Amino acid sequence: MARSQEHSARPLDARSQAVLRAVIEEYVRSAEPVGSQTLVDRYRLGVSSATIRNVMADLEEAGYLTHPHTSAGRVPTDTGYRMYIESIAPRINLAPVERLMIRHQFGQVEFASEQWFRLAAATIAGATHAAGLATPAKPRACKLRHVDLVATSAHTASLVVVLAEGSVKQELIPLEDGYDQLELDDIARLLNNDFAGKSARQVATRVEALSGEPELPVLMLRAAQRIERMMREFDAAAVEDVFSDGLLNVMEAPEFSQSEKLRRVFAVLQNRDYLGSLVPRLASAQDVQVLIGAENDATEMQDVSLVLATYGQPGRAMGVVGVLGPTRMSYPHAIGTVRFVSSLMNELVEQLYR
Amino acid sequence: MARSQEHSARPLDARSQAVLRAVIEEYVRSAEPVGSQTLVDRYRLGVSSATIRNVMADLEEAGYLTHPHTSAGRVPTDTGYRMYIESIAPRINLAPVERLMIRHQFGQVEFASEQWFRLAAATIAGATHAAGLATPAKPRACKLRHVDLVATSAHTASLVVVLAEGSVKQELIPLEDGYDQLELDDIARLLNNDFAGKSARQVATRVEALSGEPELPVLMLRAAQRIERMMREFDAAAVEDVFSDGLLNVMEAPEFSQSEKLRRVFAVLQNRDYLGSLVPRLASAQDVQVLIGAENDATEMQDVSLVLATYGQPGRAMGVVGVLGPTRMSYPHAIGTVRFVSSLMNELVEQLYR
DNA sequence: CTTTAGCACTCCAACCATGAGAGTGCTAAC
DNA sequence: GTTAGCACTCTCATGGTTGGAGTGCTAAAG
Repeated sequence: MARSQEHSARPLDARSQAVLRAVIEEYVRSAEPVGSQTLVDRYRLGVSSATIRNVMADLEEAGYLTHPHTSAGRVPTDTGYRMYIESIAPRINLAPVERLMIRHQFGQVEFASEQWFRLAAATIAGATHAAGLATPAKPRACKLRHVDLVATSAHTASLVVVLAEGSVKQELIPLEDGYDQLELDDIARLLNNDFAGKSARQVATRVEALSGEPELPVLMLRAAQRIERMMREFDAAAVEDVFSDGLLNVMEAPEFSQSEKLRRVFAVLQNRDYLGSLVPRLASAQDVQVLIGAENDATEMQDVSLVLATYGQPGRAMGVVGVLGPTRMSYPHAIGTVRFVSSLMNELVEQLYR
Repeated sequence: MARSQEHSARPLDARSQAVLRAVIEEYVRSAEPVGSQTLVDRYRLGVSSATIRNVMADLEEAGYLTHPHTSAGRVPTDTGYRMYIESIAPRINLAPVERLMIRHQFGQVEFASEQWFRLAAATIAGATHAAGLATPAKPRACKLRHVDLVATSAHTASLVVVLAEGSVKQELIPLEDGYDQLELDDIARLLNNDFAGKSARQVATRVEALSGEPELPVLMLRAAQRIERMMREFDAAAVEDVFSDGLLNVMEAPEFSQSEKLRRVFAVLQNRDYLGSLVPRLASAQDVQVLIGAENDATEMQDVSLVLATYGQPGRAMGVVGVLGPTRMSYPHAIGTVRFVSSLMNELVEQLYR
């Protein structure tokens, strides 16, 4: 939750806090600037609208609220949202009903580990009515577990590489002159003996050594080089994939009805690098992180917020789950959901490494 | 290209055809209703605007054009587009420069067969400035090629299933009491001996037989059941995945500036079943198929057109590539691109089965 | 019989003025 | 410190007006 904060050094008195909170909650509900009278009508603040106006003027002075124009109600600023979130974050816990529903969804696909992160994104999208994001848990540095060479036709074979953390990669490899499956098995056995348990770097040095030997079957060297490249690419990829679900939910928000803003947001999501680049930044964080509007350094993201958390085991394999929604989103709910889903994902990963 | 047609039994005379064509090309360019004067100015039709007006009135009568309102220019109807497409389709061929560029892109990832269809979608999106669609080539009925059991931790193993057509599936499987890798290898060997080359159905009957035998290791039966389920699910899935790229291109079209229509289109794409359901419909077609606006039975798709073609080998493995764009799209270009990309994909698949 | 010039007509889109309503900030009283 | 009251500001919806684009028709020309 911690994120350095230039503005709000001075804490607010209880009433200002209550008003800020009421403004935000009302604005999240209605998507329209909030006037003093509305607050008096709907929230038990115990003072008149004139007093509220004074308080709101102070909050605006302090940078927590703004005016779209003189005779309109107040709208929270990014700083306002942050203050609000920090004041409530520790107390957030998802309602038991929701926990149950989410846990139930996770019960379904216990074993297809490749699907976990998709499920996480879908669940989050469903629970928060915003877009759910998730990346698979990417191992820090992969180790080779097992290699397989399977003939798929007379002139091609499938090279299957199983990495220690459960990922599987596969490529086609052309066969020059009719190898049969038995020969392929031999080569696979040799490769396994030589490479199993090795990291990308270790494989690379080993391949170097091999390429000197003249007696080696061509195919063996070719396959070894492929394996080396696959592992190197796997390690190099910042994040293998960012899966998102429920983008439609975001499109439905009234602030995106003029498609210009929406388009910008999509542009960022389409280009997966941006979200990938967040993972290292999050790695050190303990709890859920919230990035509000302009706090995201990408200008395209100024109108949306991210609620993110890591999962997995530090130093072994880490992934990210989160919510992308309009800045005007229900943060308590989003934070609660993300926190809970990340804890579920933790359990799953732990089960994998136990 | 063939698609039954209620309206246009009677062929148009040359001049009407030329006018229809000019209206469509101008409308595709400008996105605005086309007036008679504009046509005279920009297209060498050799007659005055009054004559054009008469011709357009006839075309409207015949159902190929409409009016947004009395004093506006003409806009093509879906029927108009179809007439146009059918008159030009046979002559469409992609410019050599474009062929070269596309072929170049395909040269890059020759071997990662899992990525082919993504590349196809990306290429189509780039070439047409619309959204590219592609599904992987899905075998009609899969056969088991090879099974692998790899321990990933003390209590879990990774079950890797390689199918005959090059797909790889992977699942986690819990290990009750400390199997070591050698025992896993034994079980995998047994499974391979028993199941290799078998279809989902054959595997199922074999599993049934096995479940009677009392001496069998628990893990072996468990794995066998999993394999059976994975293969059954693979066969049952109408289409494994529909990958789309370049949705942003579609968002940029002016007709989608009010986000309502756009949202509807997205809703369909998000829900992959719709596109999947098109595959069987296409299977019988020889050439590129064009589905224009309301010809799509989904009401959400009324404002967009699909240009689709199959690739692969009938009876073995078929997939679909295509374009999704506004009804007002450049059909010659789209058809040319899709036709060419599908032929490239054919080459790739053939290479795989050769 | 076909083409074209001319013209009246239609309808949209943009512009402006107007007024109601929402909400503020300020002042003075409590 | 709080509140009632009030003047003030700004937006938004409404309605009337105008200019222009483009049509359909008619009558003349080819």
